[in-house]
Amino acid sequence: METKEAIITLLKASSCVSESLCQTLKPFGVSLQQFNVLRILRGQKGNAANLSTVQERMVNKMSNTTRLIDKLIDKNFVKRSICKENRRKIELFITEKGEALLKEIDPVVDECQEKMIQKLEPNGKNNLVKLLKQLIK
Amino acid sequence: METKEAIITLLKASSCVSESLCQTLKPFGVSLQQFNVLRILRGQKGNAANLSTVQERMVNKMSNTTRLIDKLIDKNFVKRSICKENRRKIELFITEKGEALLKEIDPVVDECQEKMIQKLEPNGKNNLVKLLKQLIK
DNA sequence: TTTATACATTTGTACAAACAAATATTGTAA
DNA sequence: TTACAATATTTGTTTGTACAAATGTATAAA
Repeated sequence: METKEAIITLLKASSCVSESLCQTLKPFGVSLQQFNVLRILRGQKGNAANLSTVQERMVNKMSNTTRLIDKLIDKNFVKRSICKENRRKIELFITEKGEALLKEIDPVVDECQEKMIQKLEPNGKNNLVKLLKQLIK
Repeated sequence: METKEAIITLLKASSCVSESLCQTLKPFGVSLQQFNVLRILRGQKGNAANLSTVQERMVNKMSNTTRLIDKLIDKNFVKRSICKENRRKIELFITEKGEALLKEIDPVVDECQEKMIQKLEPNGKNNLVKLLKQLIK
């Protein structure tokens, strides 16, 4: 009985958090997944990322990241080109417009996240992360 | 930086858990959401639940629970009738076939959940639940 | 060189979710 | 009694996701 409760509580907490993030992102016209992909690309600091790399780092490894990125390309937040060394691969970059969007979004999302995390007891954040990482392994 | 990590880790852990549950449920032909609705209805112990009650108790309060329940009715796991006292409301019941399905699924899901929770350090489950509940409020 | 195999991404299709608007019923106030 | 707001559920439409199969490219063996 307790185990079931633990699992349900985890799913609820996560749903609650992502709901809140989605609402925060809505005015900017990007989904949470798209936002995360943009952050992954920014993290490359100018180096290309190919699709499989992005997929590995995504929160939920979805099957067709292609179409997710298509959306970002339509909005000119991401650029795609074919890798010269290995033409099966594609190279993904965040554009200046994408960087600018992130700069705009960052403070708003940060605030939203801080508000949520502040509900935790002192040192709760570290404990929570420690426990959650045990689950992921 | 740490706050971001905490949020991402929560989303990842949850995605990992629900992925695992979905795979476990797949052979039985019900989604995780459908499974949870069935368990909510079973919890009523013969009393009717109306749609808004079910919605409140669901993990992620989705807008159209109607269609989710339509699927369960198609499969004869749920029965729906109109409430006599207030004809705006509907009354939902789990059928015997639905109960039978849950009996079949329960041990498999329990095992899956135990396996995941066992990855936690001693007393980790209680701490985790305590922290997650702080987030939900 | 041909064939087979693995790799990286894309596409087709069916199914599910999000959001807003519509419908139906009830309660209430003029 | 009529009109209006509140409640409970349903429907339409658009967008997102899952899964399998298809495409195009590279690598290696015969």
